[in-house]
Amino acid sequence: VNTLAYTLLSLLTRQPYTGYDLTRIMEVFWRAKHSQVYPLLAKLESDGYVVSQWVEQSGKPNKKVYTITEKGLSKLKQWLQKPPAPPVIRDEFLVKVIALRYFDKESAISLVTNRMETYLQKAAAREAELNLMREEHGSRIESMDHPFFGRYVFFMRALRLEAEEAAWCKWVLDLIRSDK
Amino acid sequence: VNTLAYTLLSLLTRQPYTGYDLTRIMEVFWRAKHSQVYPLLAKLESDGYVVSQWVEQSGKPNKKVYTITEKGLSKLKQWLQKPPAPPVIRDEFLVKVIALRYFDKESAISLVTNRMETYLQKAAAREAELNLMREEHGSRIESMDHPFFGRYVFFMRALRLEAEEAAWCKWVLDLIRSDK
DNA sequence: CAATGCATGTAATGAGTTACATGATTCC
DNA sequence: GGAATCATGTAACTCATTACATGCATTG
Repeated sequence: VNTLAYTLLSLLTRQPYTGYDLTRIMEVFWRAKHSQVYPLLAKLESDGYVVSQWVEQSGKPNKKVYTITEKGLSKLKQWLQKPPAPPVIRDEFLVKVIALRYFDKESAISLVTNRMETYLQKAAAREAELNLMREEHGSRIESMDHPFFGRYVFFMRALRLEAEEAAWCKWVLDLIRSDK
Repeated sequence: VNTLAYTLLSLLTRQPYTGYDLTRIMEVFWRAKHSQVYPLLAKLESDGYVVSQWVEQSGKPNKKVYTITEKGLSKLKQWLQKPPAPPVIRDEFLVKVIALRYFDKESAISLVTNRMETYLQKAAAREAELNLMREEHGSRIESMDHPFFGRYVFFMRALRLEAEEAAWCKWVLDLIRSDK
């Protein structure tokens, strides 16, 4: 049972999900491909941490919905109390920034502009989602025992960091542009 | 030749380094263990992208200093022009935040406080390093062709994001504390 | 006298990506 | 007519971590 497994269990405490859903939702804080998620869910089921149920759908492929068990929840709670490992960051953009002097001005500007636009978009989407959450749940969501509290504070973090990233990009662009 | 290899080549454009140095320097934007770095450097050498030289030391183990070759530099420049892959983030802390409602108030506070302190420390260290760079290189460092320009803007980014992370932690702590 | 830093390397194992495989529906 | 979304799975491969191995110097 590794961190990915605990990530899946964490999300399943909120509500039952399919492997497909989980893969999509996790993207922002723990990227994993479906080819890793499906076998792991099967393993978690054979260990008794989750149970699954096929749901028939018309027009779409049928789906397998996973629900966390008592055993899974207690396993998760145990893990939650341990101090988290330091984050792993692997960002090709930053590697290229380190070597920025090997870019000509034009391609440096396009590199950073693309990054900025990506993060402006992300921030806008995040803000929209936060507004939606506030509408749906009101200020109760700012209370620790609300089921979406974790998700709410996480989204706030994402928004702040994405906005900051975009602002930094703008600063770099101004530096490059003012450099003759 | 994978991204880790290009990361090593990028750093070696600045100056010659040992595998030990490279492992340490990379930590902030591309984490890799020495067990991955040493064999890869050896491979890069056999491919002619870097050359190495043993440097004798007294009181410390001897070290193997790697220098990038012309071939390595042109290989790197080629890669730099390709658009960067989206960043990979794997952060156990965020997984635990998602499941924050399974924490009691006390341990939630300690989880977030630890994070905040870590990032405040990082930000302080980053600021010190930035001041050092400014002292050493002056405002020339804000020019794109300065060898430390990339490192400079990268450190500015790190500082801004670390400070923002700490500020977010404080916001979460206030939320938790005001929640009875 | 124990831990940490310097310094390099290999072997075994675990984690993660890419590619293969299938198939209906909806949107442009 | 082509791409994207929904939906699950396996096989082959690459990448990354942990553990093993060595050894001296400094710091607390």
